[in-house]
Amino acid sequence: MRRKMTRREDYLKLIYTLSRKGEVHGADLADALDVKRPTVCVYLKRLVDIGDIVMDEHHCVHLTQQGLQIAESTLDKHGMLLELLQNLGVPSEVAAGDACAIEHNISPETYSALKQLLNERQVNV
Amino acid sequence: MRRKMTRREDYLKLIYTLSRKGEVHGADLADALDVKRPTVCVYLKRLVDIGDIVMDEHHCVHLTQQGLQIAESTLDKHGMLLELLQNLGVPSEVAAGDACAIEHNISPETYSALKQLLNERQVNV
DNA sequence: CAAAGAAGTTAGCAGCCGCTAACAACCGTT
DNA sequence: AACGGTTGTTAGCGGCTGCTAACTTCTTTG
Repeated sequence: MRRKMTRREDYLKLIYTLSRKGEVHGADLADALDVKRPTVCVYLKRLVDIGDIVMDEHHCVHLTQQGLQIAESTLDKHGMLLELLQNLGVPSEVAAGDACAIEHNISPETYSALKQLLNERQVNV
Repeated sequence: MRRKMTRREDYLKLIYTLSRKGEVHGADLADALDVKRPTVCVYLKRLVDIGDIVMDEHHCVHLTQQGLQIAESTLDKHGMLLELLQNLGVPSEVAAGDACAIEHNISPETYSALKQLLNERQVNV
């Protein structure tokens, strides 16, 4: 069985996305992840320890190079899966949920294969 | 996010498979799942409570109708994903691992879409 | 039969991930 | 300046999933 990167990747992905729109605070993450603030607070400390994020003097969250790399990689897989499932006729909301669930557990080989499949199908339209 | 059926489905799937070859004991499951016997023992009691399995007088494990249904459904998804990934060129062992990881988190819609895709590709060979 | 081995079980521990309650710190408004 | 609301944090709880140690029970074998 493979490792569980779910939580870490979900946090980093979200931090990346929210960063585009402004400063990222714990409360924002709690809202978006649908968990309580203490839960976020504790895990953010973990992410700091791991080296995925840093906190500035105003408690704003910032990705490190390492965190950024993971976030982008996860978002990339998510986007590919979402497009593919939609292309195959899966309704958007369902596809989004499935992409979210699958993206954490996909090998590089499967990623490549699915990406190529998506390209073929997009060309053939 | 979706529910976690991982553990339950893994156990039931394995019990189903091992049943084909003979009697199923806790130790067999522990070996196959790569966990220790106490872990299996405790969880088997849970599966009895849930109503997925029954234990006979010789400590052999048997699926109930409910357990059987879940096992077959999970194996079905697993088989479909495995075939599809292999068809797409993913190496067998990698495909098996990914199928295992994905099968627990796939919506009926995505299942149907992928299954249809597989059928198309099998015909087009 | 007695000793050794394999299987099942129980108890207690640890890590992960959520929660609530409660407190601290920092706004804003009045 | 004082009050109230939002945010961050800590402490303590519970469920889930694994572990080891230790006990029982059953089987096998010398």
